[in-house]
Amino acid sequence: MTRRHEILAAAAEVFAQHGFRGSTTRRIAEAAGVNEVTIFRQFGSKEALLREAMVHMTDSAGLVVLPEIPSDPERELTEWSESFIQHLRLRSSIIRKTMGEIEERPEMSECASSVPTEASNELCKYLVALRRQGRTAEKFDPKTAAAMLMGAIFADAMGRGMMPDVYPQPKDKAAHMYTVLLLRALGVEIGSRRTTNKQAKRTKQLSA
Amino acid sequence: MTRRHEILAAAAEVFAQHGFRGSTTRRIAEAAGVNEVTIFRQFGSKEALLREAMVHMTDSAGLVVLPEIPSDPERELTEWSESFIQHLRLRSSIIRKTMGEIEERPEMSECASSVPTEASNELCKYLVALRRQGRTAEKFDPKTAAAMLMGAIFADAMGRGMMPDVYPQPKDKAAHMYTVLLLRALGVEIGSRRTTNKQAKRTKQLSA
DNA sequence: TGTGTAAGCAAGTAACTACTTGCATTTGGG
DNA sequence: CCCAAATGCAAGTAGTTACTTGCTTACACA
Repeated sequence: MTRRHEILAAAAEVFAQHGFRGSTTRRIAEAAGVNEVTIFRQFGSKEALLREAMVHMTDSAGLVVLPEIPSDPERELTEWSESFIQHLRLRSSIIRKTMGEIEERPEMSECASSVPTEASNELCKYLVALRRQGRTAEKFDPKTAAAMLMGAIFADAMGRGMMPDVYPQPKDKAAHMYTVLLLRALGVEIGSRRTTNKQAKRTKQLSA
Repeated sequence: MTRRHEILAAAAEVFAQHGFRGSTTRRIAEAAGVNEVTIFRQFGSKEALLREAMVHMTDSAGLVVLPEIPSDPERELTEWSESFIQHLRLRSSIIRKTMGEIEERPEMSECASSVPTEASNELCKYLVALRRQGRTAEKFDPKTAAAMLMGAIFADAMGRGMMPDVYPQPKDKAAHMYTVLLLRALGVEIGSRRTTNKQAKRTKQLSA
C-alpha cells in the first residue's frame, strides 16, 4: 500500500521532469527508493504505472468554489483566479509534459483536461448568475468570457518563467489584474457589493 | 543545399509529432527520404540538426503588423489577433512539444519565445498609442492587457482541440470575440473610427 | 513457530538508440 | 573526361530501454 503510493508519487515527479519517454523505469525506481523489478510486479508495465499516476494526480485538484449567488464579484472572482493560477503553477511542469504528448498518448491527456473543463463550467455559471442579477452592463457570451480569463491565467502560469518581458507585473498580482480586466469587459461595477437580502430580492424579481 | 532543407523540414515535422526523444534519426531520415548516415555527415549530431531546424522555423513568423497610429481599433486588432491565432494553430504541435521540453532543453525553447515576446511588445505599443489618443476610458497596464489578449488566444489555440466543451464558439470567431472583450475592458468605443487628421490633432494636443 | 506475500538482488534478453566505418555509386563543375 | 564532393548501402559498436527469471530475504499474521 505505502509502497504503491511512494512509487506513484515518484512516477509523477519523474514524469513532470522528463515526460513519458524520459521516465525510464530505472529513474522512477531510483526516485522511489525501490528496486526496478518491484514496479513491474506492482503495476505490470511502465504505461500502466504512469496512467495510474496521472489519474491519482487529477483527483487532488481542490479548487476554490464560487458562490452560487455572487455578492462581491471582484473579491470572489479574484480569490477563484488566484487559486486557479496557483493550481496551474504548482503543476506547470506536468501540464506542459502532458500537453506535449496529446498526439502520442491521448488517453493520458484526456484525464488532465477534466480540471479546466469543470473550472470553465463553474466560472461560467457564476458569470451567468452575475448577469441575472443585472450587474453586467454589456452583452457577452459567458463561455467566451470564461475562456478569456482562464486562458490568460493559463498562459501566465505556463509562460511567465520563460518570458519575463511579457510578464513584468508581480507574480502575485497577475490573477487580480486579469480578473479586473474581465469584470470591466463585462461592465461590472468594480468594488460594488450586494447584501444577500438585496440579492434574494433581485433574483426573485428577475426570475418572475 | 536542397538536401539540407529537405532534412530540416523533415526534422521539424517529426519533432512536431514525437518531440525530441521521439525524433529518432531513423525516423527523420525516412521522412526526408534520405539515408540515415547523411544526417550525421550533414549536421554532425541529432541535437545539432534539431537545433538548426528550430532556428530555421522561427525565422518564418510573418505576423500582421499593427499600425503606428490606431484608426479602427476593432478592425485592426481583430486582424492582428486572427493572424496571431492562426500562426499558433498552425504550429500548435511543435509549440506543445517545445514547451514540454523547456526544462530539459532550454536553449531550444528560448528561440521559440522570441515570437510571442515581440508580439507582446507590438501589441503593447498599439495599446499605449490608443491611450495617448484618449480613446481608452479606463486606467490599465498595457503589458497586462496585452498578456490577457495573447494568453486567451494562446490557450484557445492550444486547448480547443482537446476541450471542445470549453470552446463551443466557432473557431473563426474566437479571435474577434477576445478582441472585443479586451477593447471593452479598456473602455474603447467599439465600431468607432478616427480619421488621420483628427488623430494628428489629438496626438499633438495630448503631448503638449 | 510456520507460512505466504511482498520485496530485494543479480543477471539476462531482445529491441532500439545515436553514431561510426568502409566501400560503392552518383553527380556536377572545370 | 576527371576528379572531388555528396550520397547510398551494409554492417557494426556501445549504450539504453522495457521487461523477465530465479533465487534470497524480511515481515506480518495465525
